[in-house]
Amino acid sequence: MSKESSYHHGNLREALLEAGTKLVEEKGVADVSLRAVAKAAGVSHTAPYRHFSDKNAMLRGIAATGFRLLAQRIEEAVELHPGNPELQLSAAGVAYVELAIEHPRLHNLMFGGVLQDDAVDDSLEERSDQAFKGLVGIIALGQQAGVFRRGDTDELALTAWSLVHGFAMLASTGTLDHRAGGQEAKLALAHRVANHLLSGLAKR
Amino acid sequence: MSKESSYHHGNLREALLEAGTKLVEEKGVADVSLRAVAKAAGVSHTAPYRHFSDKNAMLRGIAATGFRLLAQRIEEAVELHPGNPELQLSAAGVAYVELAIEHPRLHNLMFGGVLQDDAVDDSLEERSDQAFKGLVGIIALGQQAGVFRRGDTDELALTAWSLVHGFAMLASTGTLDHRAGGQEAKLALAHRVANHLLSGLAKR
DNA sequence: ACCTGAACACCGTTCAAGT
DNA sequence: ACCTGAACACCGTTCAAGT
Repeated sequence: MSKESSYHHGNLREALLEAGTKLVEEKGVADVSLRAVAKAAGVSHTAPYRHFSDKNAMLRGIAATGFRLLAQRIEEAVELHPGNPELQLSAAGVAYVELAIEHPRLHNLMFGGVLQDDAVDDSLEERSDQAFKGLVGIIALGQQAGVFRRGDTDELALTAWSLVHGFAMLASTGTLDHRAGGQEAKLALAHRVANHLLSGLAKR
Repeated sequence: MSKESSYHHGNLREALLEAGTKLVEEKGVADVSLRAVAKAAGVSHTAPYRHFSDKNAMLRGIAATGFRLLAQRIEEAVELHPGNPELQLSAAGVAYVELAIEHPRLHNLMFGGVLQDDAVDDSLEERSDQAFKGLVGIIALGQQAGVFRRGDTDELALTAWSLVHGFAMLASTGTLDHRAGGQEAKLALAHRVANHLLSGLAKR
């Protein structure tokens, strides 16, 4: 009872994001309406407009929870391997892919290009930029330690990001399904693919 | 006059796909309605149902034109470098990225995960599989010629595909914009990133 | 300050009807 | 065979009104 009444005390925003995230993960962005989210939160269909300017703004809020989760997992993965940039890179990549496999529809909302830019609220861009900077940090450390080749650090980071992002995308859209069935198979495949990046495709 | 009346002679499907592709490229999938496509083709809003079971089926048709275009460009790129797998791989990757840069919203429809599967019409999956087989062919050739390292050919191909796909995704969603502004800058960056994959990230 | 309910323009889909 | 127009349930958004 205190929970329902508390919706009127300032946490309806949270309740909407929670209900929205759940609905997105169940049915995919395309099949989630603002009205359905409002209903799931137990509120009229115009109430969300007190907390979000727009349906798009609400979706951005849901995506933001996904980015928070991603940043958190990557941080944890990196902290597991202090002073070992190669393992840090690998663990960060795996964490990235893992999120895409476990929450494919949320990942799709985050990276599928459904969200409009809106320019005003660029918190999402900031968040993704922050994740990239973490990656750059790992590469820079590895270059200093002499395990990664020299060269433009940002470019090497972007290479790693592209690979992981592409793999995650293929995994979350189901393109990999008939090549690697279960989650473990996909993660194992991700590991081997990551190794190919480290070694390079060209013959030595 | 013969053009409008010809809509009644069997090519309305084509006209819808053409109008639909144009609308998607202009406004993005999320802002294209079946009714608007019908209107743009000069026909009532229920006419499309004679040619597509569904809005999703129409979108799949539009995506298919994109996949045809992609396959065509990759084929051309490969034929430009007979007997040179390294250049073939690079050219195919550039063609892939180029399409994403030139037609970001179409690319987003093709790979953004908006399309439902529907199982019955898996022509899209076939088409993407076909493109992948072309890639595998290039890698296999390069392994025989001794320019690519030995190992599971499918895995090496998947590595290259992931990288290119991820880069294209980042390019088409605008994530790369504040790192590489124009199209040429992006393509140049794509080249350097592709080279990092060939050489590998690890120090030799 | 925060939420509701009616209203508006638009949407995807179905169906009887027209040629 | 191919297309139309009315109809239905649903949607995003606005706005006056309630507490």
